[in-house]
Amino acid sequence: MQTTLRGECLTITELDGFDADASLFCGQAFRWSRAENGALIGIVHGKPRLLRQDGDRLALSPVTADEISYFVHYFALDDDYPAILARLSRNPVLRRCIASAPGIRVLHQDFFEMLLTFIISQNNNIPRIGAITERLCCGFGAPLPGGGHAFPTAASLAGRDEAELAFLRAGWRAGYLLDAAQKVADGSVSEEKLAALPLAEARALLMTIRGVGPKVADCVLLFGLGRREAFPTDVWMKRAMKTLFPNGLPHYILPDAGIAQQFIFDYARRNPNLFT
DNA sequence: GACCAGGCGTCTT
DNA sequence: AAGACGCATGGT
Repeated sequence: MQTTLRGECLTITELDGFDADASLFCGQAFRWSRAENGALIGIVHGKPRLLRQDGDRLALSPVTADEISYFVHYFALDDDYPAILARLSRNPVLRRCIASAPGIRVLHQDFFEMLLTFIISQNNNIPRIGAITERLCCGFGAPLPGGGHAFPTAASLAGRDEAELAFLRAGWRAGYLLDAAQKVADGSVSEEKLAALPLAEARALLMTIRGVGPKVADCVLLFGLGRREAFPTDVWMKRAMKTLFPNGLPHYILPDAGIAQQFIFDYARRNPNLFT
């Protein structure tokens, strides 16, 4: 992996197979969209960013010099995916899932953004998760110079009431969003605590938030805290696991179980009624 | 209309 | 501990 910054344009090469399209639209990120010219637009780290991929070359702008390491980490280019995928591919089922979209990377995204978007995700579909998230940002996020809105801070949401969130059309999830914002704003739940705790205790702390169950908690730990051993399972995934892995996940997969889960999820999503 | 969607809280056995 | 049910909203 190699980075070059020219002006405000960051170029990254030697991507080890990273696929921006597959990674950004596989149901882990909700603030990216396709622009008219084929480029991708996402609001990340407080600014709208333009992203283009041409084979083994990634171009992202605007980026400042002190943001380079942030984005290398964001796109998980500092994780050793050749080694991870080689390990996961020892299993024939996972090998097939990975082969169908080998460029998926589990991104390292903002903790609070993951907490709220995965609360929104419950009993919901991916397009509507994005639509509710967009309304949330327009309503409570800081307007940005380049257009669009930043993701709201916990403080900007804490203290609102459900009536003020009605325009989200998020249904019963509105109250959950408020409880999450309040607990993060008052520090009872924080990224620092979650990063320091053993996985089971971090999960339990997240589940003190109303509306955060085991699935959402594991998604936040995986996508927001970079805890690759966190393994989000909904009802469907539990059923699929019984068929795919009747003896449980092989031991060599456990440290990267979350990544394995994302490849399974994406494969199943693009091949409906495959495991039914 | 019925059914589904990256679930969870609550109530019942 | 495990299952049934409702929850608000929008799409097929």
